[in-house]
Amino acid sequence: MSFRSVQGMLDILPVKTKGEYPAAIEHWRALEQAFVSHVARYGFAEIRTPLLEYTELFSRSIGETTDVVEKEMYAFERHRDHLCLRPEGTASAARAYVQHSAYAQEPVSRWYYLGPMFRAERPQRGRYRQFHQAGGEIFGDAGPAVDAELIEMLVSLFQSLGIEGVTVHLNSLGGDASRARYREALLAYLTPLKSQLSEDSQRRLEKNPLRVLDSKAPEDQAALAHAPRLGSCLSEEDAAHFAGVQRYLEALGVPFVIDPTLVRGLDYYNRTLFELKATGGELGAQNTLCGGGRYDSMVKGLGGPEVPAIGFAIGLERILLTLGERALEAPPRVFVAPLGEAATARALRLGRELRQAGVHTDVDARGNSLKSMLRRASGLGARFVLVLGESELARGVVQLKDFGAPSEAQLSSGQQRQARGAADPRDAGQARGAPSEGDRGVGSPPEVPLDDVVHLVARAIGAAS
RNA sequence: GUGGGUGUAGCUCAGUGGUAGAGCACUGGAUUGUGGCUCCGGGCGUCGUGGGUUCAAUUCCCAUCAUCCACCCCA
Repeated sequence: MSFRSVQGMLDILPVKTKGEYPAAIEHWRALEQAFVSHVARYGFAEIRTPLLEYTELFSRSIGETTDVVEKEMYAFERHRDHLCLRPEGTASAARAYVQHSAYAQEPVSRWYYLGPMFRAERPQRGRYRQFHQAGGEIFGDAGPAVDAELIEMLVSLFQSLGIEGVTVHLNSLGGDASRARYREALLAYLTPLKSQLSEDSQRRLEKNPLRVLDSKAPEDQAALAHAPRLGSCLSEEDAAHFAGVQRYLEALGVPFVIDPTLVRGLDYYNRTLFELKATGGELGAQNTLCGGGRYDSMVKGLGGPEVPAIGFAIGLERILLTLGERALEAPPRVFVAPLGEAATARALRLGRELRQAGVHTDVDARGNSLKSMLRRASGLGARFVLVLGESELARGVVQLKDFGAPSEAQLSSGQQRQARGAADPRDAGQARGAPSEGDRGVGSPPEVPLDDVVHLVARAIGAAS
Protein backbone atom coordinates (compact mmCIF):
# COMPACT_ATOMS: atom_id res chain seq x y z
CA MET A 1 0.00 0.00 0.00
CA SER A 2 1.67 3.15 -1.11
CA PHE A 3 -0.72 5.99 -1.79
CA ARG A 4 -4.39 6.52 -1.39
CA SER A 5 -6.69 9.45 -1.87
CA VAL A 6 -7.03 11.98 0.94
CA GLN A 7 -9.57 11.08 3.61
CA GLY A 8 -13.08 11.96 2.60
CA MET A 9 -12.12 12.59 -1.02
CA LEU A 10 -13.23 9.91 -3.45
CA ASP A 11 -12.24 8.88 -6.94
CA ILE A 12 -14.86 8.70 -9.65
CA LEU A 13 -13.97 6.14 -12.30
CA PRO A 14 -15.63 4.34 -15.18
CA VAL A 15 -15.89 1.30 -12.93
CA LYS A 16 -17.57 1.05 -9.60
CA THR A 17 -15.27 2.27 -6.86
CA LYS A 18 -14.97 1.26 -3.28
CA GLY A 19 -16.81 3.50 -0.90
CA GLU A 20 -20.41 4.07 -0.41
CA TYR A 21 -21.85 5.53 -3.51
CA PRO A 22 -22.44 3.07 -6.29
CA ALA A 23 -21.72 5.67 -8.89
CA ALA A 24 -19.49 5.20 -11.85
CA ILE A 25 -18.72 8.22 -14.00
CA GLU A 26 -21.64 7.57 -16.28
CA HIS A 27 -24.04 8.06 -13.39
CA TRP A 28 -22.47 11.39 -12.63
CA ARG A 29 -22.70 12.55 -16.21
CA ALA A 30 -26.27 11.43 -16.55
CA LEU A 31 -27.19 13.30 -13.38
CA GLU A 32 -25.31 16.44 -14.38
CA GLN A 33 -26.89 16.44 -17.81
CA ALA A 34 -30.34 15.97 -16.35
CA PHE A 35 -29.74 18.89 -14.01
CA VAL A 36 -28.41 21.18 -16.71
CA SER A 37 -31.18 20.48 -19.18
CA HIS A 38 -33.80 20.93 -16.46
CA VAL A 39 -32.62 24.28 -15.08
CA ALA A 40 -31.89 25.59 -18.58
CA ARG A 41 -35.63 25.39 -19.20
CA TYR A 42 -36.06 27.78 -16.31
CA GLY A 43 -33.63 30.26 -17.80
CA PHE A 44 -30.53 29.42 -15.82
CA ALA A 45 -27.12 29.93 -17.41
CA GLU A 46 -23.89 28.39 -16.20
CA ILE A 47 -21.18 30.17 -14.25
CA ARG A 48 -17.75 28.82 -13.39
CA THR A 49 -15.91 30.41 -10.52
CA PRO A 50 -12.54 29.52 -9.00
CA LEU A 51 -12.19 26.82 -6.40
CA LEU A 52 -9.98 29.14 -4.36
CA GLU A 53 -11.29 32.33 -2.86
CA TYR A 54 -10.13 34.76 -0.21
CA THR A 55 -11.04 33.30 3.14
CA GLU A 56 -12.69 36.52 4.19
CA LEU A 57 -15.35 36.15 1.50
CA PHE A 58 -16.79 33.22 3.41
CA SER A 59 -16.22 34.44 6.94
CA ARG A 60 -18.04 37.64 6.03
CA SER A 61 -20.98 36.08 4.19
CA ILE A 62 -21.50 32.73 5.88
CA GLY A 63 -20.76 34.15 9.32
CA GLU A 64 -17.72 34.20 11.59
CA THR A 65 -19.24 31.94 14.20
CA THR A 66 -20.73 29.27 11.98
CA ASP A 67 -19.22 25.81 12.08
CA VAL A 68 -18.40 25.95 8.41
CA VAL A 69 -16.20 28.97 8.88
CA GLU A 70 -14.88 28.20 12.32
CA LYS A 71 -13.61 24.71 11.78
CA GLU A 72 -14.46 23.24 8.40
CA MET A 73 -12.57 25.34 5.90
CA TYR A 74 -9.42 24.27 4.14
CA ALA A 75 -7.71 27.59 4.71
CA PHE A 76 -4.07 28.49 4.30
CA GLU A 77 -1.82 31.45 3.83
CA ARG A 78 0.11 31.97 0.64
CA HIS A 79 2.50 34.89 0.80
CA ARG A 80 0.23 37.56 2.24
CA ASP A 81 -3.03 36.10 0.97
CA HIS A 82 -5.43 34.20 3.17
CA LEU A 83 -7.01 31.69 0.83
CA CYS A 84 -9.31 28.73 1.17
CA LEU A 85 -11.01 26.06 -0.88
CA ARG A 86 -14.63 27.07 -1.32
CA PRO A 87 -16.96 25.40 1.17
CA GLU A 88 -20.06 26.34 -0.83
CA GLY A 89 -21.05 28.13 -3.99
CA THR A 90 -23.38 30.97 -3.12
CA ALA A 91 -20.76 33.38 -1.79
CA SER A 92 -18.63 32.92 -4.88
CA ALA A 93 -21.60 33.52 -7.15
CA ALA A 94 -22.53 36.69 -5.28
CA ARG A 95 -18.95 37.85 -5.34
CA ALA A 96 -18.77 37.35 -9.09
CA TYR A 97 -22.13 39.06 -9.50
CA VAL A 98 -20.83 42.16 -7.75
CA GLN A 99 -17.33 42.04 -9.22
CA HIS A 100 -18.62 42.05 -12.78
CA SER A 101 -21.55 44.39 -12.19
CA ALA A 102 -23.98 41.89 -13.60
CA TYR A 103 -26.81 43.94 -12.10
CA ALA A 104 -25.99 46.70 -14.57
CA GLN A 105 -26.23 44.36 -17.52
CA GLU A 106 -29.43 42.47 -16.80
CA PRO A 107 -32.27 43.11 -14.36
CA VAL A 108 -32.46 39.50 -13.26
CA SER A 109 -29.62 36.98 -13.32
CA ARG A 110 -30.33 33.27 -13.16
CA TRP A 111 -27.11 31.37 -12.72
CA TYR A 112 -26.29 27.77 -12.04
CA TYR A 113 -23.05 26.05 -11.20
CA LEU A 114 -21.79 22.53 -10.80
CA GLY A 115 -18.67 21.46 -9.01
CA PRO A 116 -16.73 20.35 -6.00
CA MET A 117 -16.91 21.99 -2.55
CA PHE A 118 -14.63 21.34 0.38
CA ARG A 119 -15.35 21.01 4.06
CA ALA A 120 -13.02 19.41 6.58
CA GLU A 121 -15.69 17.51 8.49
CA ARG A 122 -15.58 13.95 9.67
CA PRO A 123 -16.72 11.90 6.68
CA GLN A 124 -19.72 9.64 6.93
CA ARG A 125 -22.49 8.35 4.73
CA GLY A 126 -23.62 11.15 2.45
CA ARG A 127 -20.99 13.55 3.70
CA TYR A 128 -17.55 13.88 2.21
CA ARG A 129 -14.70 16.34 2.48
CA GLN A 130 -14.72 16.96 -1.21
CA PHE A 131 -18.30 16.79 -2.30
CA HIS A 132 -20.22 18.02 -5.30
CA GLN A 133 -23.03 20.49 -5.51
CA ALA A 134 -25.31 21.58 -8.27
CA GLY A 135 -26.59 24.97 -7.28
CA GLY A 136 -28.38 27.97 -8.62
CA GLU A 137 -28.92 31.60 -7.73
CA ILE A 138 -31.46 34.17 -8.83
CA PHE A 139 -30.37 37.77 -8.35
CA GLY A 140 -32.71 40.71 -8.71
CA ASP A 141 -36.11 39.24 -7.93
CA ALA A 142 -37.50 39.82 -4.47
CA GLY A 143 -40.22 37.20 -4.74
CA PRO A 144 -42.39 35.75 -3.42
CA ALA A 145 -43.52 34.25 -6.74
CA VAL A 146 -39.97 33.45 -7.79
CA ASP A 147 -39.41 31.63 -4.51
CA ALA A 148 -42.27 29.29 -5.34
CA GLU A 149 -41.10 28.91 -8.91
CA LEU A 150 -37.65 27.92 -7.71
CA ILE A 151 -39.01 25.32 -5.31
CA GLU A 152 -41.28 23.95 -8.02
CA MET A 153 -38.26 23.64 -10.30
CA LEU A 154 -36.46 21.54 -7.70
CA VAL A 155 -39.44 19.33 -6.99
CA SER A 156 -39.96 18.63 -10.67
CA LEU A 157 -36.24 18.00 -11.10
CA PHE A 158 -36.38 15.29 -8.47
CA GLN A 159 -39.51 13.89 -10.05
CA SER A 160 -37.84 13.70 -13.43
CA LEU A 161 -34.89 11.93 -11.85
CA GLY A 162 -37.29 9.36 -10.47
CA ILE A 163 -36.65 10.13 -6.83
CA GLU A 164 -39.71 9.32 -4.79
CA GLY A 165 -40.73 10.52 -1.38
CA VAL A 166 -39.13 13.94 -1.27
CA THR A 167 -40.78 16.42 1.04
CA VAL A 168 -40.40 20.18 0.92
CA HIS A 169 -39.77 21.79 4.29
CA LEU A 170 -40.48 25.48 4.36
CA ASN A 171 -39.96 28.27 6.83
CA SER A 172 -39.36 31.99 6.98
CA LEU A 173 -36.74 33.67 9.07
CA GLY A 174 -38.09 37.09 8.28
CA GLY A 175 -35.95 40.00 7.28
CA ASP A 176 -32.89 41.07 9.22
CA ALA A 177 -34.94 43.17 11.65
CA SER A 178 -37.48 40.43 12.32
CA ARG A 179 -34.79 37.87 12.82
CA ALA A 180 -32.92 40.07 15.30
CA ARG A 181 -36.15 40.61 17.20
CA TYR A 182 -36.85 36.90 17.36
CA ARG A 183 -33.32 36.14 18.42
CA GLU A 184 -33.77 38.44 21.43
CA ALA A 185 -37.10 36.87 22.32
CA LEU A 186 -35.70 33.35 22.10
CA LEU A 187 -32.66 34.29 24.10
CA ALA A 188 -34.81 35.83 26.81
CA TYR A 189 -36.89 32.66 26.97
CA LEU A 190 -34.05 30.13 26.92
CA THR A 191 -31.47 31.80 29.12
CA PRO A 192 -33.29 30.94 32.39
CA LEU A 193 -33.59 27.34 31.14
CA LYS A 194 -29.98 27.09 30.15
CA SER A 195 -29.10 24.43 32.67
CA GLN A 196 -31.79 22.13 31.26
CA LEU A 197 -30.36 22.27 27.76
CA SER A 198 -27.99 19.81 26.23
CA GLU A 199 -24.32 20.61 26.27
CA ASP A 200 -24.36 21.39 22.57
CA SER A 201 -27.31 23.70 22.94
CA GLN A 202 -25.76 25.61 25.82
CA ARG A 203 -22.96 26.39 23.45
CA ARG A 204 -25.40 27.23 20.66
CA LEU A 205 -27.22 29.61 22.95
CA GLU A 206 -24.20 31.84 23.03
CA LYS A 207 -23.19 31.58 19.43
CA ASN A 208 -26.33 31.08 17.41
CA PRO A 209 -29.48 30.75 19.50
CA LEU A 210 -31.73 29.91 16.56
CA ARG A 211 -29.92 26.65 16.11
CA VAL A 212 -31.28 25.36 19.39
CA LEU A 213 -34.59 25.06 17.56
CA ASP A 214 -33.57 22.18 15.34
CA SER A 215 -31.66 20.27 17.99
CA LYS A 216 -32.38 16.56 18.06
CA ALA A 217 -31.80 16.25 21.81
CA PRO A 218 -35.04 15.44 23.65
CA GLU A 219 -34.20 17.72 26.58
CA ASP A 220 -33.87 20.63 24.18
CA GLN A 221 -37.19 19.89 22.55
CA ALA A 222 -38.79 19.74 25.99
CA ALA A 223 -37.32 23.07 26.96
CA LEU A 224 -38.61 24.57 23.74
CA ALA A 225 -42.18 23.52 24.33
CA HIS A 226 -43.37 27.02 25.20
CA ALA A 227 -40.76 28.98 23.33
CA PRO A 228 -41.88 32.02 21.33
CA ARG A 229 -42.67 31.21 17.73
CA LEU A 230 -40.65 32.61 14.92
CA GLY A 231 -43.81 33.44 13.05
CA SER A 232 -45.00 35.79 15.75
CA CYS A 233 -41.96 38.00 15.30
CA LEU A 234 -42.30 38.46 11.57
CA SER A 235 -42.96 41.99 10.40
CA GLU A 236 -46.06 42.64 8.33
CA GLU A 237 -44.04 42.62 5.11
CA ASP A 238 -42.23 39.43 6.04
CA ALA A 239 -45.46 37.67 6.92
CA ALA A 240 -47.03 38.81 3.65
CA HIS A 241 -44.02 37.54 1.73
CA PHE A 242 -44.16 34.16 3.43
CA ALA A 243 -47.88 33.87 2.83
CA GLY A 244 -47.25 34.72 -0.81
CA VAL A 245 -44.73 31.94 -1.20
CA GLN A 246 -47.24 29.48 0.21
CA ARG A 247 -50.04 30.77 -1.98
CA TYR A 248 -47.97 30.41 -5.15
CA LEU A 249 -46.83 26.95 -4.15
CA GLU A 250 -50.42 25.94 -3.65
CA ALA A 251 -51.31 27.42 -7.01
CA LEU A 252 -48.57 25.29 -8.54
CA GLY A 253 -49.82 22.22 -6.69
CA VAL A 254 -46.52 21.71 -4.92
CA PRO A 255 -46.99 20.07 -1.54
CA PHE A 256 -44.91 21.37 1.35
CA VAL A 257 -44.80 21.36 5.12
CA ILE A 258 -44.17 24.39 7.27
CA ASP A 259 -41.33 23.59 9.58
CA PRO A 260 -40.87 26.28 12.23
CA THR A 261 -37.69 24.62 13.46
CA LEU A 262 -35.98 24.90 10.11
CA VAL A 263 -33.25 27.49 10.59
CA ARG A 264 -30.08 26.26 8.83
CA GLY A 265 -26.55 27.01 9.80
CA LEU A 266 -25.41 29.76 7.49
CA ASP A 267 -25.88 33.32 8.65
CA TYR A 268 -26.73 34.90 5.32
CA TYR A 269 -30.23 33.51 5.01
CA ASN A 270 -33.32 35.59 5.52
CA ARG A 271 -37.00 35.23 4.77
CA THR A 272 -37.76 32.12 2.72
CA LEU A 273 -35.88 29.02 3.76
CA PHE A 274 -36.38 25.53 2.42
CA GLU A 275 -35.00 22.03 2.37
CA LEU A 276 -35.90 18.99 0.29
CA LYS A 277 -35.52 15.89 2.36
CA ALA A 278 -35.48 12.26 1.36
CA THR A 279 -37.73 9.98 3.33
CA GLY A 280 -36.09 6.68 2.36
CA GLY A 281 -33.36 5.16 4.48
CA GLU A 282 -30.55 5.18 1.93
CA LEU A 283 -28.96 8.27 3.34
CA GLY A 284 -28.92 7.59 7.04
CA ALA A 285 -28.71 10.83 8.96
CA GLN A 286 -27.74 12.96 5.99
CA ASN A 287 -31.11 13.09 4.33
CA THR A 288 -31.17 16.68 3.12
CA LEU A 289 -30.93 16.42 -0.66
CA CYS A 290 -31.21 20.10 -1.33
CA GLY A 291 -31.23 23.25 0.73
CA GLY A 292 -31.62 26.90 0.02
CA GLY A 293 -33.21 30.18 0.77
CA ARG A 294 -33.16 33.91 0.36
CA TYR A 295 -30.14 36.07 1.09
CA ASP A 296 -31.38 39.53 0.32
CA SER A 297 -28.57 41.44 1.97
CA MET A 298 -25.52 39.54 0.77
CA VAL A 299 -24.95 41.43 -2.46
CA LYS A 300 -24.93 44.71 -0.59
CA GLY A 301 -22.77 43.21 2.11
CA LEU A 302 -20.19 42.31 -0.50
CA GLY A 303 -20.04 45.87 -1.78
CA GLY A 304 -22.76 45.81 -4.41
CA PRO A 305 -26.10 47.58 -4.62
CA GLU A 306 -29.16 46.39 -2.79
CA VAL A 307 -30.18 43.34 -4.84
CA PRO A 308 -32.42 40.62 -3.45
CA ALA A 309 -31.40 37.03 -4.12
CA ILE A 310 -32.44 33.44 -3.58
CA GLY A 311 -30.53 30.24 -4.19
CA PHE A 312 -30.24 26.53 -3.62
CA ALA A 313 -27.69 23.77 -3.62
CA ILE A 314 -28.14 20.08 -4.29
CA GLY A 315 -25.77 17.48 -2.86
CA LEU A 316 -24.96 15.30 -5.83
CA GLU A 317 -23.50 12.42 -3.81
CA ARG A 318 -26.73 12.23 -1.87
CA ILE A 319 -28.78 12.14 -5.04
CA LEU A 320 -26.63 9.31 -6.36
CA LEU A 321 -26.95 7.42 -3.10
CA THR A 322 -30.70 7.83 -3.26
CA LEU A 323 -30.84 6.68 -6.86
CA GLY A 324 -28.73 3.65 -6.00
CA GLU A 325 -28.14 1.17 -8.78
CA ARG A 326 -30.95 2.47 -10.89
CA ALA A 327 -30.30 1.48 -14.45
CA LEU A 328 -29.21 4.07 -16.93
CA GLU A 329 -29.94 3.76 -20.60
CA ALA A 330 -26.73 2.69 -22.25
CA PRO A 331 -26.23 3.74 -25.83
CA PRO A 332 -26.52 0.87 -28.30
CA ARG A 333 -23.13 -0.47 -29.19
CA VAL A 334 -21.50 -2.87 -31.56
CA PHE A 335 -18.97 -5.52 -30.61
CA VAL A 336 -16.50 -6.88 -33.14
CA ALA A 337 -15.12 -10.36 -32.46
CA PRO A 338 -12.27 -11.31 -34.79
CA LEU A 339 -10.58 -14.71 -34.93
CA GLY A 340 -6.98 -14.78 -36.01
CA GLU A 341 -4.47 -12.14 -36.93
CA ALA A 342 -5.69 -11.32 -40.40
CA ALA A 343 -9.24 -10.99 -39.16
CA THR A 344 -8.07 -8.80 -36.27
CA ALA A 345 -6.39 -6.42 -38.69
CA ARG A 346 -9.57 -6.21 -40.74
CA ALA A 347 -11.62 -5.84 -37.56
CA LEU A 348 -9.62 -2.81 -36.49
CA ARG A 349 -10.39 -1.19 -39.84
CA LEU A 350 -14.02 -2.13 -39.48
CA GLY A 351 -14.00 -0.56 -36.04
CA ARG A 352 -12.65 2.68 -37.41
CA GLU A 353 -15.33 2.76 -40.08
CA LEU A 354 -18.10 2.10 -37.60
CA ARG A 355 -16.85 4.81 -35.28
CA GLN A 356 -16.61 7.24 -38.14
CA ALA A 357 -20.24 6.41 -38.84
CA GLY A 358 -21.02 7.45 -35.27
CA VAL A 359 -21.44 4.01 -33.76
CA HIS A 360 -20.12 3.12 -30.33
CA THR A 361 -17.90 0.14 -31.11
CA ASP A 362 -15.75 -2.29 -29.14
CA VAL A 363 -13.17 -4.38 -30.97
CA ASP A 364 -11.98 -7.33 -28.94
CA ALA A 365 -8.41 -7.91 -30.04
CA ARG A 366 -7.22 -9.84 -27.01
CA GLY A 367 -6.96 -13.08 -28.95
CA ASN A 368 -9.27 -14.94 -26.57
CA SER A 369 -11.68 -17.68 -27.50
CA LEU A 370 -14.82 -16.81 -29.38
CA LYS A 371 -16.88 -17.92 -26.42
CA SER A 372 -15.00 -15.54 -24.21
CA MET A 373 -15.55 -12.68 -26.62
CA LEU A 374 -19.25 -13.37 -26.92
CA ARG A 375 -19.57 -13.54 -23.18
CA ARG A 376 -17.91 -10.21 -22.89
CA ALA A 377 -20.12 -8.71 -25.60
CA SER A 378 -23.11 -9.96 -23.68
CA GLY A 379 -21.79 -8.54 -20.44
CA LEU A 380 -21.22 -5.17 -22.03
CA GLY A 381 -24.78 -5.16 -23.27
CA ALA A 382 -23.80 -4.92 -26.93
CA ARG A 383 -26.72 -4.71 -29.33
CA PHE A 384 -24.94 -6.18 -32.35
CA VAL A 385 -21.97 -8.53 -32.56
CA LEU A 386 -19.89 -8.93 -35.69
CA VAL A 387 -18.01 -12.21 -35.89
CA LEU A 388 -15.12 -12.12 -38.34
CA GLY A 389 -13.13 -15.34 -38.77
CA GLU A 390 -10.90 -16.71 -41.46
CA SER A 391 -13.72 -18.17 -43.52
CA GLU A 392 -15.79 -14.99 -43.41
CA LEU A 393 -12.74 -12.97 -44.29
CA ALA A 394 -12.03 -15.21 -47.26
CA ARG A 395 -15.57 -14.77 -48.53
CA GLY A 396 -15.67 -11.06 -47.83
CA VAL A 397 -18.54 -11.32 -45.36
CA VAL A 398 -19.09 -10.91 -41.64
CA GLN A 399 -21.54 -12.61 -39.32
CA LEU A 400 -24.04 -10.16 -37.90
CA LYS A 401 -25.62 -11.28 -34.64
CA ASP A 402 -28.43 -9.34 -33.02
CA PHE A 403 -28.18 -9.70 -29.27
CA GLY A 404 -31.47 -8.01 -28.83
CA ALA A 405 -32.60 -4.84 -27.20
CA PRO A 406 -31.24 -4.08 -23.72
CA SER A 407 -34.58 -4.91 -22.15
CA GLU A 408 -34.48 -8.37 -23.63
CA ALA A 409 -31.00 -8.91 -22.25
CA GLN A 410 -32.39 -8.33 -18.77
CA LEU A 411 -34.67 -11.35 -19.04
CA SER A 412 -33.45 -14.53 -17.49
CA SER A 413 -31.85 -16.75 -20.08
CA GLY A 414 -34.22 -19.62 -19.49
CA GLN A 415 -37.19 -17.54 -20.51
CA GLN A 416 -35.36 -16.40 -23.59
CA ARG A 417 -34.32 -19.84 -24.65
CA GLN A 418 -37.88 -21.00 -24.29
CA ALA A 419 -39.15 -18.05 -26.23
CA ARG A 420 -36.61 -18.61 -28.95
CA GLY A 421 -37.19 -22.35 -29.10
CA ALA A 422 -40.91 -21.81 -29.47
CA ALA A 423 -40.38 -19.27 -32.19
CA ASP A 424 -38.13 -21.55 -34.19
CA PRO A 425 -39.16 -25.21 -34.34
CA ARG A 426 -35.97 -26.12 -36.14
CA ASP A 427 -34.06 -25.36 -32.98
CA ALA A 428 -35.26 -28.35 -30.99
CA GLY A 429 -34.95 -30.83 -33.82
CA GLN A 430 -31.59 -29.54 -34.81
CA ALA A 431 -30.23 -29.75 -31.29
CA ARG A 432 -31.22 -33.38 -30.98
CA GLY A 433 -30.24 -34.48 -34.44
CA ALA A 434 -26.89 -32.82 -34.83
CA PRO A 435 -25.69 -31.36 -31.58
CA SER A 436 -22.20 -30.86 -32.95
CA GLU A 437 -23.59 -28.28 -35.34
CA GLY A 438 -24.38 -26.05 -32.40
CA ASP A 439 -25.95 -22.73 -33.17
CA ARG A 440 -24.63 -22.72 -36.66
CA GLY A 441 -27.59 -24.60 -37.96
CA VAL A 442 -30.11 -22.50 -36.11
CA GLY A 443 -32.00 -20.11 -38.30
CA SER A 444 -29.89 -18.54 -40.98
CA PRO A 445 -26.45 -17.52 -39.84
CA PRO A 446 -26.91 -13.94 -40.82
CA GLU A 447 -23.97 -13.04 -42.96
CA VAL A 448 -23.63 -9.72 -44.62
CA PRO A 449 -20.97 -8.43 -47.00
CA LEU A 450 -18.12 -6.67 -45.27
CA ASP A 451 -18.61 -3.71 -47.53
CA ASP A 452 -22.21 -3.19 -46.41
CA VAL A 453 -21.97 -3.90 -42.73
CA VAL A 454 -21.16 -0.38 -41.58
CA HIS A 455 -24.12 1.02 -43.42
CA LEU A 456 -26.47 -1.71 -42.19
CA VAL A 457 -25.42 -1.47 -38.58
CA ALA A 458 -25.47 2.30 -38.47
CA ARG A 459 -28.99 2.27 -39.80
CA ALA A 460 -30.13 -0.43 -37.36
CA ILE A 461 -28.60 1.44 -34.44
CA GLY A 462 -30.21 4.64 -35.59
CA ALA A 463 -33.57 2.91 -35.66
CA ALA A 464 -33.01 1.28 -32.28
CA SER A 465 -32.13 4.49 -30.46
C1' G B 1 -13.68 17.50 17.66
C1' U B 2 -16.62 13.14 20.57
C1' G B 3 -18.47 7.93 20.77
C1' G B 4 -18.93 3.02 18.64
C1' G B 5 -18.13 -0.85 14.73
C1' U B 6 -15.00 -3.08 11.02
C1' G B 7 -10.07 -4.26 8.47
C1' U B 8 -8.87 -11.86 5.35
C1' A B 9 -8.85 -12.90 -2.81
C1' G B 10 -10.75 -7.68 -7.69
C1' C B 11 -15.91 -7.44 -4.84
C1' U B 12 -19.19 -9.38 -0.63
C1' C B 13 -17.87 -12.01 3.43
C1' A B 14 -16.89 -16.97 6.43
C1' G B 15 -12.98 -19.05 9.52
C1' U B 16 -9.01 -21.27 12.92
C1' G B 17 -3.26 -20.73 18.46
C1' G B 18 -0.25 -25.19 13.94
C1' U B 19 1.38 -20.06 7.77
C1' A B 20 -6.49 -20.01 4.92
C1' G B 21 -12.04 -20.77 2.62
C1' A B 22 -17.03 -19.76 0.00
C1' G B 23 -20.04 -17.00 -3.39
C1' C B 24 -19.68 -13.40 -7.22
C1' A B 25 -16.28 -11.65 -10.92
C1' C B 26 -12.33 -13.18 -14.29
C1' U B 27 -10.56 -17.18 -17.28
C1' G B 28 -10.24 -22.35 -20.02
C1' G B 29 -13.33 -26.32 -21.43
C1' A B 30 -18.11 -29.29 -22.16
C1' U B 31 -19.80 -27.30 -28.51
C1' U B 32 -12.44 -27.70 -34.36
C1' G B 33 -15.49 -20.97 -34.34
C1' U B 34 -20.88 -19.06 -31.50
C1' G B 35 -23.32 -15.09 -25.69
C1' G B 36 -26.87 -14.93 -21.60
C1' C B 37 -28.68 -20.75 -18.28
C1' U B 38 -26.15 -25.24 -16.66
C1' C B 39 -21.87 -28.39 -15.53
C1' C B 40 -16.46 -29.28 -14.92
C1' G B 41 -11.55 -27.11 -14.34
C1' G B 42 -7.98 -22.78 -13.25
C1' G B 43 -5.19 -18.53 -11.06
C1' C B 44 -5.41 -15.22 -7.19
C1' G B 45 -3.75 -13.59 -0.80
C1' U B 46 2.54 -8.98 2.59
C1' C B 47 -4.94 -12.40 6.58
C1' G B 48 -4.24 -3.33 7.24
C1' U B 49 0.74 -1.98 9.65
C1' G B 50 4.19 -2.24 13.86
C1' G B 51 5.26 -4.40 18.41
C1' G B 52 4.22 -8.03 22.51
C1' U B 53 2.79 -13.07 24.63
C1' U B 54 3.87 -18.11 22.68
C1' C B 55 7.67 -23.67 20.50
C1' A B 56 4.18 -21.50 16.94
C1' A B 57 -0.11 -15.54 15.89
C1' U B 58 -4.27 -14.41 10.40
C1' U B 59 -6.37 -15.94 15.39
C1' C B 60 -4.77 -13.55 21.96
C1' C B 61 -2.88 -8.49 23.90
C1' C B 62 -1.15 -3.35 22.97
C1' A B 63 -0.35 0.51 19.70
C1' U B 64 -1.05 2.69 15.07
C1' C B 65 -3.28 3.63 10.44
C1' A B 66 -7.43 3.18 7.32
C1' U B 67 -12.49 2.82 6.79
C1' C B 68 -17.70 2.83 8.15
C1' C B 69 -21.82 4.43 11.38
C1' A B 70 -23.67 7.98 14.81
C1' C B 71 -23.19 12.86 17.39
C1' C B 72 -21.96 17.82 15.79
C1' C B 73 -22.76 20.39 11.21
C1' C B 74 -24.45 20.56 6.45
C1' A B 75 -25.54 19.38 0.44
